[in-house]
Amino acid sequence: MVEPIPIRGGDAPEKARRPGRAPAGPYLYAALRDQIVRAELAPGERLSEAELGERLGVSRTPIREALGRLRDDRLVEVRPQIGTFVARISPAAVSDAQFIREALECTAVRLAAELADEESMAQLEENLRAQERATERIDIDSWQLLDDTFHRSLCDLSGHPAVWPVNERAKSHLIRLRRLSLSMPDYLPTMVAAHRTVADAVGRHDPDAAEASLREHLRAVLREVPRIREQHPDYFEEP
Amino acid sequence: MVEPIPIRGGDAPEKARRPGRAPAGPYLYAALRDQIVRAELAPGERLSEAELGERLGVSRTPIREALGRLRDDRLVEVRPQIGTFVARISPAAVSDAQFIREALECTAVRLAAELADEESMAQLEENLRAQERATERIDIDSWQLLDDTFHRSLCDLSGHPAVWPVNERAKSHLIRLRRLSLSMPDYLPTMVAAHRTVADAVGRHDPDAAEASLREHLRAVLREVPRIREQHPDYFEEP
DNA sequence: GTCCGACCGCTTGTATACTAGTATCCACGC
DNA sequence: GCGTGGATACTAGTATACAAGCGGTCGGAC
Repeated sequence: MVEPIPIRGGDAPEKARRPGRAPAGPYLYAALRDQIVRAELAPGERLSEAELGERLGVSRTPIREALGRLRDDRLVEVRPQIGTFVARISPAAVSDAQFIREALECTAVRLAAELADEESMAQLEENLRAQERATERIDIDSWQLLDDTFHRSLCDLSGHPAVWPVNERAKSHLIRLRRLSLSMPDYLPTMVAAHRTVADAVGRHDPDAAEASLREHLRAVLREVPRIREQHPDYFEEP
Repeated sequence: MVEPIPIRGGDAPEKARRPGRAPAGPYLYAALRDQIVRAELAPGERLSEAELGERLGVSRTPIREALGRLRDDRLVEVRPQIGTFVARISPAAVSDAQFIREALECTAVRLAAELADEESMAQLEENLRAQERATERIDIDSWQLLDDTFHRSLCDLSGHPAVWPVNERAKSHLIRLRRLSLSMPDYLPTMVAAHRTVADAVGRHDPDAAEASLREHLRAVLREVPRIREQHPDYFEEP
């Protein structure tokens, strides 16, 4: 998560908020990606390079760097000489992202179940308690951060730190869906319970159970697609 | 594979070889990536943005776009105000790439074994025969193309076309190793035989056998790491 | 009223100019 | 001879200027 920046709304350049010397490209990428997956930038919305640069207080060059990476992630669609647009949700892209996420996380969690030590399990447990507190407060933003950390911890426990960045980029489309799913009242408690099931299996060093419960958990979001599509038909690709 | 361009050597601008209107960034990315994984650009070698632009007949802007993507792939290391260098081979990055490749391809091949039809199997068979011919001719370049196509076909048969691009970017480090492994005399026949074993399992609609044989095949390259490191110690990260 | 066409504005892609910071190398002092 | 300091030549990051192409709009002809 990065410092939220008012891409729409505020007119004053926001340059001051960013540390002066750090390259702007990666920062802008993270900021724009965050706004897209949080659906603060709506699917189909136009993104003007010049306007973004003006609002954020930078020139088009670092903006283009960020948009290029977002294009690689298929989160924006760049049509030369026409414009850049927030990608609409593509059921095929969602399905592909689900496949990649399942493959990476389920393989990782098997290794995690074999390798997890006491300290790692204590950290998972602490995260789970925080998730429960966030659920009681119905604090969706905090919970999403904790959810991200939880899944990342499972990945990192496999001993392959490069897996998470790949997974993160691939699963953007799923996060976007999740954001739209969160209106369901009992969504959060269900998710937290599923997390605990996975963590228990990892703690028992039971790879099969860990993989199975994680796979089941990951597929929950996917089942929401038809309902979301019904609620927000304009967010989806026209077939 | 892209049209090879003489990044070193030729002094004349090479712009004419590229179709005039297509954006140059993706083209340059593919070209540079190809040269790096083929070890034509040696690990540790300096890549000057200005010099590359001059040799290839474009300005620094598209060069920087290509280098940015290569940095995301960890194929180049950009040190601000110092320079851009071809990344040395990192055993950790290789291990991570192996994990990602195994997870994606082995999961995909299970689906492929379930979904493959007669036509797909015929295409695989045709590819295998071409591999055998390339092996007889000891035509390494052709075989590498066919190998790429073979693995891509297995991925695509899963019905998730977005998986291959992710896999391709992740496995760059492994391809680079493979290139250095090819001096082994019986390397090619062994690989082709392994491919046939995998294809047979897919044809029998046997996901377990397909996954197991593919996993074994993918790990073959990894076993070459110590030998390659002994032969080219300067290509590896200093620990 | 309707349709066709030229023009204008805006878009992305590319090239170039400028900024700030690093390493190297050479001259100078000791 | 050796160590040190500064000028210099490079680097990547950023800003700006230019080129090329698409789309919408407005005006005129039928």
